Amino acid sequence: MSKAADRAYHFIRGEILSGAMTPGEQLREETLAEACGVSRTPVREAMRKLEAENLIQRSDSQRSFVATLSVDDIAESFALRAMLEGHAAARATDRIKPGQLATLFDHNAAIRDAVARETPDIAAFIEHNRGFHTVVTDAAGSERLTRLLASIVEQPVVLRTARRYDRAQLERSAAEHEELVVAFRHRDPDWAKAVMIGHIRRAFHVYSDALTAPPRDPKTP
Amino acid sequence: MSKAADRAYHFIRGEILSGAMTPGEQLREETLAEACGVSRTPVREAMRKLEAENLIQRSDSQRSFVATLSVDDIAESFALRAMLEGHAAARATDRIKPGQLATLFDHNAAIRDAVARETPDIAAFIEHNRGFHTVVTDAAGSERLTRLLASIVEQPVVLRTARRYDRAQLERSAAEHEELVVAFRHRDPDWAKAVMIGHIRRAFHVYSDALTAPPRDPKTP
DNA sequence: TGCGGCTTCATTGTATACAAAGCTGCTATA
DNA sequence: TATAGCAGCTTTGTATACAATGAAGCCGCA
Repeated sequence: MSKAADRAYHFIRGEILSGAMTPGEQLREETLAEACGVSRTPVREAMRKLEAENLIQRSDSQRSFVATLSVDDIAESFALRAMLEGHAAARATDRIKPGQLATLFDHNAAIRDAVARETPDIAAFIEHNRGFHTVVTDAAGSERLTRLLASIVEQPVVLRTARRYDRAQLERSAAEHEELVVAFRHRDPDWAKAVMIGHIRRAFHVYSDALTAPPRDPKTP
Repeated sequence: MSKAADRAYHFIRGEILSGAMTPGEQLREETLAEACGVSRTPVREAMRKLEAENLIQRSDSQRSFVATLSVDDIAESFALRAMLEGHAAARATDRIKPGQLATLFDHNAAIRDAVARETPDIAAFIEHNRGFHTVVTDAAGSERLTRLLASIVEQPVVLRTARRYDRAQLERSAAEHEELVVAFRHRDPDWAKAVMIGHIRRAFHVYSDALTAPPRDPKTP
């Protein structure tokens, strides 16, 4: 995407992911255009792209809103993600290059660091977790798969999920990443796939359990 | 999509699917705008959508071309399709409504008709095949899944595949559809999934075999 | 007071003009 | 003759003005 459209895209996406715009809130082209200093044309383009990525939904009368995800939506999105990332892991197994394996290792070292701190650094965890998964997806070497995954992985959900993790779960997550690397080293696609699917399904259940039992509150015993 | 953009979308898509525009051919916004009597703005929107659907590819300098699919691309797209449509069939199993089951039945009756003719009516076969699969996907009741599948199922490939089918294969295809309906009636998601995956993987191999052994030629003994 | 229809306003869709970025082919030079 | 660099042309990107469409509030009537 070119300069203005790209800028609009990142601006809007940022607003949504950071929570500055809340789910259900209406997005007006004019307002957004002013907010990021471009005209409506590139804003429209950015919005169409975000719509394709399910971050924006449109009403039947063509108005745009920050997407609100139902529980069922989220369950479905985790299911698809597990399937596709599992497939990606299997494909990556005999395509991944030594350099990429090294990068995976580095990301996970950073994750271990973030988790080991007195109060875990969730932001760093999320960043390197994302980096790790991106490398795996790229290593699968399918442009189509990469795009599909981009349109499924709801970063707001990933974020909220990570925030629910306690230290043990964060460590468990890092351990699963390590197991995936070992599976790659052994060139075992079935193993890689199984690890990845388990990894994502566990994340789903942490997320979904949290919906029934809201976040830990210091005041609650 | 609104009127002009929608028109542009269907026009361009039609040109590509019908073969009027050949793979690798460049698409110019101005030319297309004139060809379907709208301005460049809606044409650009349509092109972005078609790009998301992999019917159009863009060069690094932002020029657009009718997509050329490598063998690997196609193999990957069949793999993804089998996975996702298999999932859709499983989900559809306990969501499909009686009316939809009836529609499936009707489509398949039409397919049987098309196949039974002296020279099978491939156009009708394709139309009702598409209808059948669409009903299954819809019955799965996931907007996200529907969109994902739309961006994967390459109609040009489906078309070419169907043209490779001989009568036995066309009948086999109809039989598989019938088996899927039976699986639905028995509310057996695993069965439905297995049938769907087999159905698509078989199509893949017909397509891929045809690449090594070109179409049957009357002149060849 | 409740409701149907109208008016007005807010918002999105489309066309067009201009700007920017690439490609092409020429010319000048070694 | 080969090639670097420039000039002009093609194509895409962005801004802006205007058109169309849908939403919200208002008024009059029952």
